[in-house]
Amino acid sequence: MQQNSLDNFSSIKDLINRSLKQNKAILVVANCSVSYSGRAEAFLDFGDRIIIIKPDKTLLVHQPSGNNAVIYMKPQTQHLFIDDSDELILKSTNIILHECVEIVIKEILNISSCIMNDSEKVQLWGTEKDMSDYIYDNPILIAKDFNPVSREEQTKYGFIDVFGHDKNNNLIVIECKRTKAGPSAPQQLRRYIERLAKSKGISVKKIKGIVAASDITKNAKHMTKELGYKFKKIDPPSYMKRKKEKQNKLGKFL
Amino acid sequence: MQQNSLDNFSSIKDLINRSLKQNKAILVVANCSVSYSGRAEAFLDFGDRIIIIKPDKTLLVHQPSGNNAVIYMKPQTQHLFIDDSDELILKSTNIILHECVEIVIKEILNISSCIMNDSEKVQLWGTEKDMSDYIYDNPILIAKDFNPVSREEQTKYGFIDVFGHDKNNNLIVIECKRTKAGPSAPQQLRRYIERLAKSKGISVKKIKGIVAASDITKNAKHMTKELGYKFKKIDPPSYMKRKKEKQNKLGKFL
DNA sequence: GGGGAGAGATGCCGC
DNA sequence: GCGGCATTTCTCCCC
Repeated sequence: MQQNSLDNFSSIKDLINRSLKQNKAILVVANCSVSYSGRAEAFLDFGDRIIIIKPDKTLLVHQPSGNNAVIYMKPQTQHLFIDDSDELILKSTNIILHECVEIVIKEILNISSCIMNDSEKVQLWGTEKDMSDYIYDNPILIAKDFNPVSREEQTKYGFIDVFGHDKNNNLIVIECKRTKAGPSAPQQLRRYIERLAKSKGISVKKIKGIVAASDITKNAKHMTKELGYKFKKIDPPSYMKRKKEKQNKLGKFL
Repeated sequence: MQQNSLDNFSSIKDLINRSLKQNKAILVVANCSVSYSGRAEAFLDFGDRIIIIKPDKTLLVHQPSGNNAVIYMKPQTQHLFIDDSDELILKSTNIILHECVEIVIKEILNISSCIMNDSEKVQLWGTEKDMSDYIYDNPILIAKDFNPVSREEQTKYGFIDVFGHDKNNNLIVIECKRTKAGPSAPQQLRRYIERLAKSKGISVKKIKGIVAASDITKNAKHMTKELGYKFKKIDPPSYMKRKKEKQNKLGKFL
């Protein structure tokens, strides 16, 4: 335990429990085993992990590889460190959610804590909503005579991305996908259209269904055709194009 | 920058870039802004964040609250720290995925790095597969005369959780959900059954559809009935029961 | 708080 | 690698 300036678990325990009270972020790298019980049950045998307790009492356990925490607890969990001679044990309990985690720490490789101030929120562009807005504002992407009426609307028939009609007043329902459309796209379309037709007392054949996406899987395309709908390839909005240009430059630069 | 023993960005830059070469895990708590460009575009203005670069070159940026990283890069991303007099900048680029992140660091609150060894994988119980196994092994949960034939099978009609027939040789298709079933459950069932009926040259009415879950939403229940399927409430398998007992004890204890 | 759908979803397994 | 689907999904929005 060379890297550990405090090789006495008891003093570490006190340090961490004090940091918990102060709502500090706590970062620990340790050799530990982790068990979870709650919505499911999980166990992870001993290995080196990054353990984080955030000021909002979120618990994260990360392995040295991979995007996601392998074990975690939601915000507002209670945490308690207990020293047990040659082990340090973290017991995390969320009584409301009926969940608990136990981490048995054999060795601490690194430990730190600090106050964090952050009031910002991440801003995101290029979502599905941006895409439906793009179609709404550029209806010609769908058809020359497409006249959009609403977008992103929660109707009693379900959630419809873009809704409108053509010059002959045929209803048009559009399901957008920002990435490659799968079987769920025509399926969702089908549900809206069936319900809509029923409530209007008209045939489903009177309502046009369109899957709008940058791409579609083979199966989904087949389904779309089979159900009498159409797939419309929609290139991403302009900021996406700008993004791609940037990336091309970047690729050239590197 | 009281908490920062090294208040010279240049030496920190060297430290980090050395750690990157050694495949150490790098943990930084810093006041920074973060921007992302790739599948979408994102920006997060200055605030205190936990920045992690894992040995596999995954990048994570965590805010002081919330479960998930707000900005991240997948494994095998290239990272480069550059010192720019009064700023330290991290440029992360994944050329294959056409993605990049830039983090502008104004102040470092905490920094550490270490080698991590971990060869374990998390074991998980209580998944949907466990539930379909449970039904397969205890067919009476569905019906007295249910005779399961296969489970978790990828057929050309789609992925069917449990498949079998009753004493009259009527086909039965079961869609499992480990949590409360939503509209997707009867929807999926519908797709499998229609394809199956078509391939067998029989009517969809000859095939029984069952949504098996611990609970179902009101809407999904209505849809299930409307499509001619049945909802079967399935209590979780025994290890889930054990879990609940444990939790009750725990609640009592605390 | 429940319900429904998206996410820069991610991750897993199968073809 | 694509495809289809579960996830202790999580998160947001709306009723």
